[in-house]
Amino acid sequence: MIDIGILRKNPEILYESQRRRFQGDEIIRKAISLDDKWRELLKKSNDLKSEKNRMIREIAPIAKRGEDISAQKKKVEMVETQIGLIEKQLTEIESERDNVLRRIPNIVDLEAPVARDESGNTAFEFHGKATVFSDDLSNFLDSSKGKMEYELIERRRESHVDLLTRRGLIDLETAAKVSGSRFYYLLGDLVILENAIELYALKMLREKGFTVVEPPFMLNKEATNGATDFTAFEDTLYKVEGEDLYLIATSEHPLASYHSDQILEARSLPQFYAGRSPCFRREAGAHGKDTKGIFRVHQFNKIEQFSYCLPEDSAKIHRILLGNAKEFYDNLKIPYRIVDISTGDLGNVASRKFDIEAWYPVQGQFREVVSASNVLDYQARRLKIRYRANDGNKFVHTLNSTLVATTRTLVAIVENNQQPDGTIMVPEVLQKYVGKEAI
RNA sequence: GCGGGGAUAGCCGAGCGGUAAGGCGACGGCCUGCUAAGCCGUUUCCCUAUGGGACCGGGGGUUCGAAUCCCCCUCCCCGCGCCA
Repeated sequence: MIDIGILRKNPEILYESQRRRFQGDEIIRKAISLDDKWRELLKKSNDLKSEKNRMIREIAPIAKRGEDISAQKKKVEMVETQIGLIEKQLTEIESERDNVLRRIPNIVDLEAPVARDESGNTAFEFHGKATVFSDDLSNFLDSSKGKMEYELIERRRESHVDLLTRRGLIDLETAAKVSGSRFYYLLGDLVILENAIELYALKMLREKGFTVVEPPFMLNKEATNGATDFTAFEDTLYKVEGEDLYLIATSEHPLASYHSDQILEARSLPQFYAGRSPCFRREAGAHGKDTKGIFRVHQFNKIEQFSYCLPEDSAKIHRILLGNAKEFYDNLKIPYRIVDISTGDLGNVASRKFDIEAWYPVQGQFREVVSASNVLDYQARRLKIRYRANDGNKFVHTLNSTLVATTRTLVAIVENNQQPDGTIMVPEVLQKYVGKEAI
């Protein structure tokens, strides 16, 4: 949620942000007009309450003496009736205003590239050495801006679906039968490899001072609504039948709600958490995309970085979280590029977002594996997470970033590390956890 | 699931029908070679702000007046039961 003070005092900031997002400004105007109305009613209500309080203070000594107060009672009742009427309107307007307010997108960072959609996303860093099938070369050179090392191969490698199914490391058919599409059985060494990824990731963040957390995998509506974008409810979240619970789509949500309604000491900031959890996503808007395999699925495991910090530190910490994710993919020797997400593609919550896109030699393209967002005080305001400052309590900034989502990284490893005999080289740093050099 | 106890400001904690004590911490000031101590003040939220309003886990009720009495709900603690 944006700061209502900005809506009142500097609405031009919001109009400009909406322009950069290529979104309309009706929502801003609506919010302002509802807020004006709300303040008018509040004034009326407060004046009447003041009058009532004054009357009661006058009655107290009379009532104590045991004298008759029926005339005064009558007057108080009349004022109360009026208060009731005003308050009813006030509550209605307030909830209407807040609904609109909550839907106003976060203020975009002025550094973010301005564009209507994802075509404006700007790749600005390139790491590692890519394996490129000759047919994909022009696409590769284009999307790596010629700034990335590569090795050309003359035969397209086997897709992860074919290879893993053939090798008995996944079973998609049975998963489809018992659960539906976009589910999977992971089998054998692939399960060990997945666990190795998670353990390595958690240890890495622990060494960097993160508090490792396994959060609840379900949240109630209030917490979910505080942590996420309202559109997530329709497209993303699974609701638990008959309970006020939603399966989490990412551990970002329980980590964001972890300090809800709290006032943190400034000296305790920044705080860093490493969340480990499964993620459940309906993928309702993704019909036809990545329908085969384990690249886009309803359930996957993820290690997430989350930070609470002082407002002046958030830009710096955004780079730190991104840096950790870079280090992870560097160490796994998976080639990738970094993309500065454009204003039109940010989503409502983020002010600035960097994605890491790994190179997938079989698909012949870069695909998202990490998303690092600075959401400023947008989440903190909804969740009422503040810190004590000399001049009052202020909202913290929150940031989140994937460290690793296991399924996409497994696919990247399979595509990048497969050998002619169909075995898959285990990244060196994971070998001691897997207990094998190849699976 | 049953019985008992509880939830008050950042934290601790009193008040138990007349409109939120006190302590700790934090911040500001005074004092002082410096520091500490001491003293004074500030320290929930909202509004069009020298003022006004709201707030004692949440919601409803009784009353001129509710933190206080009544009802419902949530969560926590203790005991019993059940259980991987």
